[in-house]
Amino acid sequence: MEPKLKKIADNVQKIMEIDRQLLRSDQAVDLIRDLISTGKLGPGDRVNEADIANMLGTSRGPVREAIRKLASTDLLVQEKNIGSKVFSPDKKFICELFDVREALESLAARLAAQLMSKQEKAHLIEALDFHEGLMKKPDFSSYQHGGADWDFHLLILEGARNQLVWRICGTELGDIFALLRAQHGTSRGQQALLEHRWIAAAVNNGNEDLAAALMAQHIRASRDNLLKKF
Amino acid sequence: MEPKLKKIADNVQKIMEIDRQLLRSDQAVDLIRDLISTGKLGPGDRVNEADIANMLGTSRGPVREAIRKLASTDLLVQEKNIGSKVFSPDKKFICELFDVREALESLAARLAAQLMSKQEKAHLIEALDFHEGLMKKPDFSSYQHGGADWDFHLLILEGARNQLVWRICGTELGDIFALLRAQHGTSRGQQALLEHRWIAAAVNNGNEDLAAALMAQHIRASRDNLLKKF
DNA sequence: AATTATTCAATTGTTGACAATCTTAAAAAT
DNA sequence: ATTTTTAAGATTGTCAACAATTGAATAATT
Repeated sequence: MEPKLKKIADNVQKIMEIDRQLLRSDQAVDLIRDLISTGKLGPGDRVNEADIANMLGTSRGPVREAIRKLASTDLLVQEKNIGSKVFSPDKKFICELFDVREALESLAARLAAQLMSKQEKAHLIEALDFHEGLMKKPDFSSYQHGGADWDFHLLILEGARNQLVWRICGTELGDIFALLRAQHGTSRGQQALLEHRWIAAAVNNGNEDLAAALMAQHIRASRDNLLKKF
Repeated sequence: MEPKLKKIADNVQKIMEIDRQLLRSDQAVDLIRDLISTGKLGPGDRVNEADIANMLGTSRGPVREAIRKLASTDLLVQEKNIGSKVFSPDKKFICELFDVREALESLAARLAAQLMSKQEKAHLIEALDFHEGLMKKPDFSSYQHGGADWDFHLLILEGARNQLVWRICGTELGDIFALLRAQHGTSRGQQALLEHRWIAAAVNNGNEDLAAALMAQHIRASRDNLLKKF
């Protein structure tokens, strides 16, 4: 047995802040998401209902609802009468994931180039400057770096003003991407930042075709980089 | 009040076949999906937990899990302490939906052109012939027509061999599309069939660029047609 | 008459217990 | 020693009851 969760269970409060206003089931969703995105739970790890319930001080009912929700987007995999595990992405799935990201995020970049406000565009540049500043520090971690990288993509998705793209790309695929990032550090450092700057420039100029093309290329490069580790 | 569900509740068995092998929560998912795709539940209609539970002869626990799952893809909308309703797509959402479908299904058409087997390609043509046959019958309903139309898109999605595109487009967006179809009959009859034939030809020839472009155009036309009704 | 309290019914949120199923490990048989 | 059987142990699936919240109808107040 592998009671990974039980070891964590004791000091939950120290692990993350939980919004007690939320429904128990939403608290459970947040907790499981956090456990995965911080690498405390990895691909194939069992997610025990009772353990999660104990961590939150609730019963299993809400936890089951949470697991059901996360399984509906394949972050967890549920088997009847057996339980649920964290999804294990293989090479093929990663190719599929990046194909979808390429299609949807280049759409998002195109929309962002059309729709982003002056303020948002300025904020985009600020975020890149901040990211660059982070990288110059001696103690910048791969984890932070991956976070800053993803933040850029979220800003583009936000600027696209498309709720559906946001949910699919930002939330659903984002969860799986967080899982990948927690396991393998999936950023290409300086080069990724450079490509982000090109994309931001195209978005700022309202050059939608270029923005879309650059985003597609960026995501393909990102995929190739990740596939090397498989 | 609007006890739409309670009237249905009595004769559930006659409404649809339910697979009793499945988990109760999956049975509930199937039931709710069916109620929506057949138009028995429409946008804004309340989905009462106890009613669904009564229809299936179960308790509310599994029903809550089902609602949670369907709400995670926005087919249902959940409000804390108030309940859940069927999602009400507005004009803006429909634009978003079709933008996403255009991006993902043209990707699917491209992949299908590369990957579909001879058998699958033949089956594609058969499906179109069958569809054409249906249309010539005097009693072909708009409902059947919409089903046959969607079947073609599913065949393409299947041929793309991309599990993620399948889940997002075929399942998630498919659910919402089924809701739209049940409310407004969303097919353009003869013209849609013709465009399907063009796409199928491109796929059969392995002409991926053309297949993708034709699919994108087809979906844009489909969107414009639907938007007229809003 | 209009507005505010107050009660009551309906619905959701949560729980703890029980039943069904699977897993593991010990015991029995070959 | 290897396999099979059996029996506990742990985990999931389901339920029925209770608590909390909301919505609506009634009563009370101005």
